[in-house]
Amino acid sequence: MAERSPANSASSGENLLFLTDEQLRRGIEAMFFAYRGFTADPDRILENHAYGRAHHRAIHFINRSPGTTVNNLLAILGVTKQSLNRVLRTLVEDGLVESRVGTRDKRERHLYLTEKGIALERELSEAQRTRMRAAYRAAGPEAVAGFRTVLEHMMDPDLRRHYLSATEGER
Amino acid sequence: MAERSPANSASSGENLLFLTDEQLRRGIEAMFFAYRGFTADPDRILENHAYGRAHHRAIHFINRSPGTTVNNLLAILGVTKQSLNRVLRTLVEDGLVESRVGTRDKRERHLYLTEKGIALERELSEAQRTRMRAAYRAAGPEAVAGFRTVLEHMMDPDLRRHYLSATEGER
DNA sequence: CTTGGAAAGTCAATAAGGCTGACATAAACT
DNA sequence: AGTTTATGTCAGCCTTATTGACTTTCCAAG
Repeated sequence: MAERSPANSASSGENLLFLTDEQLRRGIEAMFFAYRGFTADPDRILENHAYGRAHHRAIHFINRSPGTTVNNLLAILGVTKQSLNRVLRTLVEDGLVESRVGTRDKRERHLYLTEKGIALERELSEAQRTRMRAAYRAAGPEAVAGFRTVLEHMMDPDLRRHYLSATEGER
Repeated sequence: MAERSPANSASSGENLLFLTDEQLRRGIEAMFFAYRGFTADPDRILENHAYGRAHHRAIHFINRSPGTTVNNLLAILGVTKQSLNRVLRTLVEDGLVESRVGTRDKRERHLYLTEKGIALERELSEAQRTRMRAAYRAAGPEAVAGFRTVLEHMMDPDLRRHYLSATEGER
């Protein structure tokens, strides 16, 4: 520790650049406030449909990976099957999601969005993309690359697998 | 729309660089998975103390702005006073937060962390800083700058005020 | 061909953390 | 004196999550 600045617990001198506790605290708060903004638009839309964030998450990942199984979704979302099942049931009842018995393994249910489900997914993701697009545009391409890099390193390794698997060839 | 590439709804040709729907979708998922990682460590700690995320948020912002009022906290956290009050009450009862009647305006209550509160705050924020530090280190200083820039633009303007106000002189 | 275990679905009980509405108190402002 | 502001509190409700127990269906290994 060449410098003993008071508000710093980084122990290997790397604080010289950007790892002071204050910098880290700002990063933490940035995550907090940004995530609030990030979910604000979909939340407003979901209210009109009497759904919650749980439904949004299910819809998002079924759209991303059509035909995914319940177990797969369970692993990605990190909730209990009882929680997921309640959400899935309402989505199937309301005709947004279709659950098809597996052909290879008949125990599995493969999940697909219906036309109606696709419509809601579009509405939700378009709201989110609009905000993301504005932030990207304001920040510029280099900032965007940094943004994604830091986020990737903030994920738990297990979840990062799910993140990366969705778009192997890209980048 | 000069180009009518199928998976793109950006309308002004700016997609040439990084604003394709696919890029945006990846950003959205990165936020989702990263936020999960971001809250995972504190969540584990809070479990041992029988607290939840709501308590963490209150503790964080009281620590950041000692002497802040209830109303101020209400604006930052965006919850109802009933919700906040429940959290605050348990924190005061458990001796983590002290609520002092205002001197200038006696209607206000100014909130401070006690020694015990400071201890828990440290435990929580150190866990979060450790993860953030690792992500920062792995991504590098330029990525960190971009990360923060994009997040700032993702916030709702009202909330960005609260974010910026905490550290006026910095950067 | 039987049996063990996996995938999915369901019921019940519980909890955290939000919400609205109503009301109370004290203090400041006009 | 009357109104507004800041806070606190009671009651009731909702959503999303949890754990635990149990069932049905079905694959796969012995």
